[in-house]
Amino acid sequence: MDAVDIKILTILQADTAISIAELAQRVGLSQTPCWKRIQRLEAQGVIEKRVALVNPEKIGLGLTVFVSIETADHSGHWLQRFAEFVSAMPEVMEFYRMAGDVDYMLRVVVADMAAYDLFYKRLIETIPLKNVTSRFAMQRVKSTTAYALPGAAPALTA
Amino acid sequence: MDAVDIKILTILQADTAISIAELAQRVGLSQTPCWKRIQRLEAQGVIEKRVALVNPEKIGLGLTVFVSIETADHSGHWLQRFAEFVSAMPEVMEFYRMAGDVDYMLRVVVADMAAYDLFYKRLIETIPLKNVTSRFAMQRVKSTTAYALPGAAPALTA
DNA sequence: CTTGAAAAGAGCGGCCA
DNA sequence: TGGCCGCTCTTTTCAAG
Repeated sequence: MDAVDIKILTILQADTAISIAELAQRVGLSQTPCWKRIQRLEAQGVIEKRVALVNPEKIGLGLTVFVSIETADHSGHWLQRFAEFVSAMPEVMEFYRMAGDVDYMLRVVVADMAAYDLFYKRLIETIPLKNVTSRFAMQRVKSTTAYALPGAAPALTA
Repeated sequence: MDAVDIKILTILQADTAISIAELAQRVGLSQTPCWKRIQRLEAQGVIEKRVALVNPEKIGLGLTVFVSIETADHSGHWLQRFAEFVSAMPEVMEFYRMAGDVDYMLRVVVADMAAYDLFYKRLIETIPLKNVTSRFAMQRVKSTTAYALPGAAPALTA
């Protein structure tokens, strides 16, 4: 992972529709070595996959909710089942086990309040939880999948 | 946006490395109309872009933090500047203006505690804030960019 | 929408420095 | 390693049913 790899990742995190020819030119390499680097980054698992990013509003998903969960005391086995159940819910975009007062944090995306109410009921009915706090987003100011790469000028999109 | 478009989006949200030929076959269409639908979805902005998803651990980013911010009372102009400043920080993956007790929520990804400390100092030194709460993730259980599409069987990846 | 086909371009691999 | 030059396969566009 040298500086060239970081350049490649920076560009590919912003756009994969670009051709290898143009990518190679931008990082100052010819096509073949550039292509080989991409293959290597994929083989190493640095690049996990290539996906299309969909605009949630355009498909009717207008409500983002951050959910903090405190679990009641339970066995490791029980928590395992909880993790599987929550992971399987398609409204759950992100799901983290936390340190501190909150045990789990979710980011949930649904159509509207009514849809969130249904989600919430499914969540609490299936599993007994000590405390669930829902915080509702009014406005998405920033949302990115591109990580901050060391020493990379942020967002050389143009 | 009919059922076929939803199928296309479901597949493309999971993987864009697939060829049009295979995609067309999977949705039960021939190449030409399938390709036209994709073009239309991109023109409409339903598909925003195609990107590479990078594994954060593989590039040394091991710490995810959820940050809740309460701002002191300030003018709209001041909040505008705040939003721009925070959006420009590359460690900030997501940034929402919230309803209720918390004014803003961030999801921040950094290398480690030391890096978060630096981020935190930059955040609070530049702008006076009433309250900032950091919650640290121990484990990423689920993380996806694929939204729940209406009536789509979740994750027909295979 | 389908099939079929053709031109343009990209991915991919060998071989040499 | 990187660079050049092919071969092959897609993507993309066009007709006509």
